[in-house]
Amino acid sequence: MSSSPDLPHPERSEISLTTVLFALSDPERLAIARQLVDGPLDMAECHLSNPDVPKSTKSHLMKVLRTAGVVRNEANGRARRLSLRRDDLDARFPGLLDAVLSAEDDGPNS
Amino acid sequence: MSSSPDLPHPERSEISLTTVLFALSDPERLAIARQLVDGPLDMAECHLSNPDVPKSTKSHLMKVLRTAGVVRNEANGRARRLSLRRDDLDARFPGLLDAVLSAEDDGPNS
DNA sequence: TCTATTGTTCGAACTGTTTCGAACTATTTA
DNA sequence: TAAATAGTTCGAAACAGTTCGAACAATAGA
Repeated sequence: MSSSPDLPHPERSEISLTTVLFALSDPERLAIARQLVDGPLDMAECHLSNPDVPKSTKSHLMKVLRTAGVVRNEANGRARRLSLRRDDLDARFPGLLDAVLSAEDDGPNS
Repeated sequence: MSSSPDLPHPERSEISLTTVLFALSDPERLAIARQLVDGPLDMAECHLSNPDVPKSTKSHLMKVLRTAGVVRNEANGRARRLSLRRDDLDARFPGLLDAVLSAEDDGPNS
């Protein structure tokens, strides 16, 4: 019955363009966002390019996406449900998410 | 008659999405890109929010934009002509530049 | 209730980015 | 050719972001 660990999320109006761009400027974080396009995923279902990174590192990547307003992170049993904040991002920065997520590849970086 | 100082620019195919996003994730650099939407500008015509930053710092900001492929930097007399690489960016990442540059504001960051 | 599972948080070491002044290069004008 | 102008590059200091292990919190299941 105790309070579930609710993490802080920015409100729609608080989401900053440059902060979103920064969050998506890392290949690993961009890849996470792309995995969420087709719907929410539990943390454990989000895969990193290197499966051996410690969970604290993965948690940090998620935190950057969450505090930027890209992703929502909600308690789901003992797991964490991650979802793209598509409505909020589309309302705030029309076309941005589509452009970023639909870009074919990441050039020499991918 | 000596060679003019040609700075290195990535080719269209070498432009990386995450690198572009990073370049635009800084408010000052984003503001520079926005000043170039209506056409090329000489370096001295690009204004920073703080007019007192040293020229070496300004030059560095431009370098980040140039090496990311966001901006072209060509010799123009003893000045430097800066232009948005709109064609290349639109071809590589359709809709991205429009979405970024047309975003109303930068939220609490602006 | 005890234990295993899933993650978050914290601090420390590391790495990368930014800022600045000084030195340098190129170009224009006198 | 000398001096002024416009900007780049370099190195060092300051700052910010990343990575990791250890400690912690919450839930689920035995």
